Amino acid sequence: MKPPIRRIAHLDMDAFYASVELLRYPQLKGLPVVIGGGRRAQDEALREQLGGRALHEIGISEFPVLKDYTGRGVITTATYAARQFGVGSALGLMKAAKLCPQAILLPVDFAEYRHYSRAFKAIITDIAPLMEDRGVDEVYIDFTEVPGGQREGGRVLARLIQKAIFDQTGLTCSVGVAPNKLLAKMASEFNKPNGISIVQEEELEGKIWPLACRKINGIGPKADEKLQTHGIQTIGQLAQRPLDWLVRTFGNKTGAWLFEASHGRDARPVVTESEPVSMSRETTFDRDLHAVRDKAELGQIFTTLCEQVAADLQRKGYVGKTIGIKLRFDDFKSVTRDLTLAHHTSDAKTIRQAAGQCLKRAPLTRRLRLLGVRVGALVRAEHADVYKQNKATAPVEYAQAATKSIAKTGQLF
DNA sequence: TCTGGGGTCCTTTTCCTT
DNA sequence: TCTGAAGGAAAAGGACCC
Repeated sequence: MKPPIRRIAHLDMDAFYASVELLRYPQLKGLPVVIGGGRRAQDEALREQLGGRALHEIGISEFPVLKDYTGRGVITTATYAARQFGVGSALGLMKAAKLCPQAILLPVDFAEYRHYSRAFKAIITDIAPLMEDRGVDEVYIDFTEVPGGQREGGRVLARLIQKAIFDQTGLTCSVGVAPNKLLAKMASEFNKPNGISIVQEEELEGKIWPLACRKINGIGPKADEKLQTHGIQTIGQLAQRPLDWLVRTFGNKTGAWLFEASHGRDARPVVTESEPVSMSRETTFDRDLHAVRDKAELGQIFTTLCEQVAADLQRKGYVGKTIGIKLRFDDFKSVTRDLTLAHHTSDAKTIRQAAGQCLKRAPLTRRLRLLGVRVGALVRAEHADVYKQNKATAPVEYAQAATKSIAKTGQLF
């Protein structure tokens, strides 16, 4: 018997957030709708406008529209009708309001999306158990050993999964099936929405090489720009470059990876389980805050963030060792500071103390736009060398740097 | 009135030890 | 004792992704 050919699928839900919202508000179908914000306070306010009423009571004219929105925030996703106006993900809401003032603005509702996310993933694992979670709306699936996974290059199984998801949730998705994750990810974009596309190994030149380098998952705007300065626009052109040139130009790791990727090679397995590396909370303020003048408000937000991360850690059963902060200034530049403790912790007070030490090492001359707190080097709480925190006497042992640099900058918070 | 929030991973810099 | 090289770990910054 021949060994089965490796068949990896990438499945991507179509306009996931927007589609979930349309299930809930079918009266919005065909209209320009943007889902935006992500800034908690404003989202709450928006939700209140909609909340507590039966669907048929909410007339189209009652939905909040972009032109009435004031404040900070960006679009998370937009319906196809809204995209016609040039508004889409990551666009500032204020800018979007100029392009399409009549667009309906819905607040993001992660709880709802997570619910549908779990639902479609459960449908998949019932059919094909080897599934890798890649966020709310994306997964990789190993078709290789699944019954029917080889038929028509994976098309039959892809169609089965698509249909099961649609029948049980009303949502559509796009699937790409290829010899590996890299190609499967690209393939799932070929035929959107609600499409399937199959890429075979021998189709590399015809289907992959003509594509722009940006289509490779992992080549972002920066890498693309650098490639362009060397006259490389397509994956095919990238594939013409010798390995040693790529390594010289992009460094050992990236160079070798670019070489492999351009030749359609990717040996990464489908990983069904993984442990988190860090957890964080951050918030952008309604207005830029001054370290001295707004000290009280800032201190309050800072403490809240620490408490939230601590609660997240405890709820999920993790403790961490490296405590870090992130500051974004009014010029949008960011800095981070972190320090590693002697013991793992998930205690809010301990995190707050350590984060406070980090803050003292940061320059605080500009006004602040964002503040974040992160805990890294996580391990599961049950097998960690947790310092017993039940007494207020628990010491925090800091790395050496803190006091030194306070003395140097004279800054305090 | 530009530009969210939660992550991972990689590279470079810095500091410490041998 | 001084100096430097080498290597590791931690810190900082950034690119990228959903």
